[in-house]
Amino acid sequence: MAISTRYSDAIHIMAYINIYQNTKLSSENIAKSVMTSPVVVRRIMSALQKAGLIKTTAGSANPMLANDASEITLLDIYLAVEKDKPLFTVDPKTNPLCIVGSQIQTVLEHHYQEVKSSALGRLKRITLQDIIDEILVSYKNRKED
Amino acid sequence: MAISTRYSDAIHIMAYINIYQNTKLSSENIAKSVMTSPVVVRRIMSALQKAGLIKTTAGSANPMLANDASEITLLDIYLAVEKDKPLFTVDPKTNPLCIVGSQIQTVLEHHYQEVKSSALGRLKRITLQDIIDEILVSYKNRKED
DNA sequence: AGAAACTGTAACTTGATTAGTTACATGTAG
DNA sequence: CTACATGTAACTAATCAAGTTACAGTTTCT
Repeated sequence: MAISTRYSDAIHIMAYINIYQNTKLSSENIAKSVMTSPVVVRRIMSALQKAGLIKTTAGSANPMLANDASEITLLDIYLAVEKDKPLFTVDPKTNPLCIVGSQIQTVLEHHYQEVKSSALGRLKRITLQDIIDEILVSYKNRKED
Repeated sequence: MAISTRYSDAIHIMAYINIYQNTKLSSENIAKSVMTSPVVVRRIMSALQKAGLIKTTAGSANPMLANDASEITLLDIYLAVEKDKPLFTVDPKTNPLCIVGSQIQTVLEHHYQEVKSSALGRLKRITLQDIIDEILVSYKNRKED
């Protein structure tokens, strides 16, 4: 399967809404920053809105974060756009008449859950504010070169 | 992004080679357990062989684990079949003229690396022997029902 | 040695998923 | 009321995994 940039773009959009909150936040302007089409931006924002991370108004170009950026974690954004998509996939079709085939699904499922929890637990520790701060610091340093 | 079942199938094959080492380990027999085609099995085994995890002989149906199952980790198998494929993907095309677009790639790359390291670090703690033991225990319990 | 079975690999087909596009109904705001 | 938005459906194009077909070269058995 092709790897999706949807998650990265969602974080990008959230950071953009915060940093550029005093400009016109139309899907077209946001799309210029993400370098994609306005429809793709609206599609991602629709998922963010349904997850309660942003507030939007149909017909009006002024989306807002639903909470303070320090209250929103990268896990929240991940779950908004990727739902409960697995990190690793168990093969659902293995031979039930074989010792390995009949048990491997359960055994792997258990370990995959643990590894996924570990990864998502890390995402939970990073807030949108952290990302915004890092973007601003990184941008400032670039200008000083 | 979801990962294919290639990884799960690779673990399956490694466990099968160990548990059924006294039977004829042709790609066709292994394929019956994984419920796929012999070519898919040979393709995965080719990657495992190139990574030095198993030893195979062209023309002869007797693959062997290259090391003791307790010396092989799930990370070894992951790297053999998935290489350095990212867990999350940074959008490589964002607007360099925008504060967010010009810095987001670097900022996210850093965090993604950390999360990936955390996940792969977990895989490193699980050995093929652990998986084999769990399969056998699980199979035994099933029979006692 | 010769036949049968097997591996290793290339090339092609099929199916699933994402990104991008077109189109449009509906809402907002000056 | 007009211009500009959003939200969403439907379609196209690109990408990748899995399955299939084919075959050259190796091993094994008799």
